[in-house]
Amino acid sequence: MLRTTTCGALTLAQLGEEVTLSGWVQKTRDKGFVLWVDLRDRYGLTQIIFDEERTPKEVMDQARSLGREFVIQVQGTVIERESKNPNMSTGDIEILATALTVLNAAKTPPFTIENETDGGEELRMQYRYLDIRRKPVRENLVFRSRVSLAIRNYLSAHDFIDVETPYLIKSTPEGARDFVVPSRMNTGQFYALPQSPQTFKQLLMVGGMDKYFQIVKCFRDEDLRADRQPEFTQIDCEMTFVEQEDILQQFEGLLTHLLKEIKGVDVATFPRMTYAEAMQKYGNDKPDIRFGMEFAELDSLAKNKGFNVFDQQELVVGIAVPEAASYTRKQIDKLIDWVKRPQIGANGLVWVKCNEDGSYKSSVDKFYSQEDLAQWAEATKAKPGDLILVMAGGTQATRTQLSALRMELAEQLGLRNPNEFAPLWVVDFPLLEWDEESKRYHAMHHPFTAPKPEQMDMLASEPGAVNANAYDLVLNGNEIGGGSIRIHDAATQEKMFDLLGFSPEEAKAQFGFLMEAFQYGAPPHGGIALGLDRLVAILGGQETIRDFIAFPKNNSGRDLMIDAPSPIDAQQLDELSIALQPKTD
RNA sequence: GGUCUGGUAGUUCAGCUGGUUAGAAUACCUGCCUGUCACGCAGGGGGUCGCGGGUUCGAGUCCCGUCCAGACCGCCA
Repeated sequence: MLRTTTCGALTLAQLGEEVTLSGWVQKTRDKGFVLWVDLRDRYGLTQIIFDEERTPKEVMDQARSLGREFVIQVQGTVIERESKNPNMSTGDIEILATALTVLNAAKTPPFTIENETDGGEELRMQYRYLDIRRKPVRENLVFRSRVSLAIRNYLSAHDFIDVETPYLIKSTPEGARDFVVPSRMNTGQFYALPQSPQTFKQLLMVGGMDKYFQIVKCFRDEDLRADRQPEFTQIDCEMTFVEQEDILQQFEGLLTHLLKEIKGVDVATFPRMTYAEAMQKYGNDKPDIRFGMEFAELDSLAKNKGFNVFDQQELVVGIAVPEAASYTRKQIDKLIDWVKRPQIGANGLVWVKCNEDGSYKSSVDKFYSQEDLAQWAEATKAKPGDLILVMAGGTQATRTQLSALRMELAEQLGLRNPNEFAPLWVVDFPLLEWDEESKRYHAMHHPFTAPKPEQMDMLASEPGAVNANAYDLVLNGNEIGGGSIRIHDAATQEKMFDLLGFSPEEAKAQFGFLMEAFQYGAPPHGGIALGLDRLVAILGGQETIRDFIAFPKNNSGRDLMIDAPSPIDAQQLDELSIALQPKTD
């Protein structure tokens, strides 16, 4: 038997017991007459003691030769420590070793396997299996497993059926780029990896499964971010005979359950906000509502007062930064530089300090009276001691810029408390989005999203103004899920493809199976998909999803450990009838 | 596709305006140490300054190119 117990289990209750432990050598402390080894496994650390009086000489010598990360088995007796360590759960006891077996030696690892490692990101990814031995990473994976189980339990309890859908499917031009897989048996043809199981889950509804869920990998060949991986996990769900309200209720229930079960947090009924309202008040369709700083549009107060910079602009909008009137000129200049960076692209920033005595000091005092500025303060809900920041420009661009500034300030002011959870629903998304580049409409959500029934007749006349039965679930400024009521009749689906610029032939070639299915008694249905990686990271109080994924890819979509992607050999290419040619542009 | 930041010891980093033999911490090795747990003490080894080119009497330092990593914009129905 390699072990009788684990490294996190022993306490004074087991005093005197003979035990066998197996694990990794975290650290040795050689004091000469006595040598301690911290032995580690998934469950914790246990201190092993070897000393000159009580340990056989050959065992002592063997212990002195142990290096970091050696895999060893130790037999010994549980004894009480002379000096206890209150910081560890096994800190009252130690194991007096009687026998030691080296199960496997180890090279000195390239970074320290400790809670605070000295290893950089790249190195940790290259040796991810060593990184996973570290407590923070291990705990993140355990945490993910707990969240995942709680989700399964909730959905199962609500009659959802877990159904697997294929990974080798058909490539479609809509949406993100597909990862493509060549078919050897069908020369010159390719599968695509699913961006989501969207059409399959709809077909499951046509198949009468009623309630479906799957915790499933999805693939998108787009550029990455700290919170975006080329393969990621979705909690994919679909329900039959439901309206938007049913889905919001059901999945508000899921998130409420998770927050209670995982974080012990009770949250009130989720607020709901229309897309238009979110854009107007936060400049963003996934507002972080843990803090205020809501936008106030100042056009009527700020235009035509002689300040030319504002007069010509489409939108003048400001926010009140709490308790920031004390900012120095230097600090404000830094903010101005920040918004002028190419990534933000703003032209500038007008500031107003709301002094404690009720007076105002601003960068535009020449143009605005104290009364004018008092009106700004009222509009932005600024209190004495606050700093008002105002931007102007094209509506969409300015909102985006001010939104970025709002988030940056919240970060700086410590308003984004990771232990606070503020979920909300954003509803009434536009159905379509005009794309300047291709001069056509794109589906804002996806082409299977149903228009608001009462706006059906506007589809032909002003499609850009039609809203969808689509909704996003937002948590702490992150979109953690999105879904919609789907189109379930062939005629509407055809109309939608037409609006999106598909010819009837293209629509048939790509989605003929779906439109055919809709002719065989497709029930009304809708669903939602939640991003598990992101959800787990946020519940874990972190922004980056990589530490909650066992083997993540880097910024450029590479797996640094296995060194993928990589070229394949000529024989493989030949079997697939693929010839490579130099990139043309 | 673009913008920005970085690449110096096993590792994390410092190295100002170009100037002797490139440093620190930690890790590693050796010795010492009667209760350590970030153990301590003494000593030691360890560098293609990412790569290529250029400027210069002289380049880790300046310039150009390139590769790699990270953050962001575009993109992500």
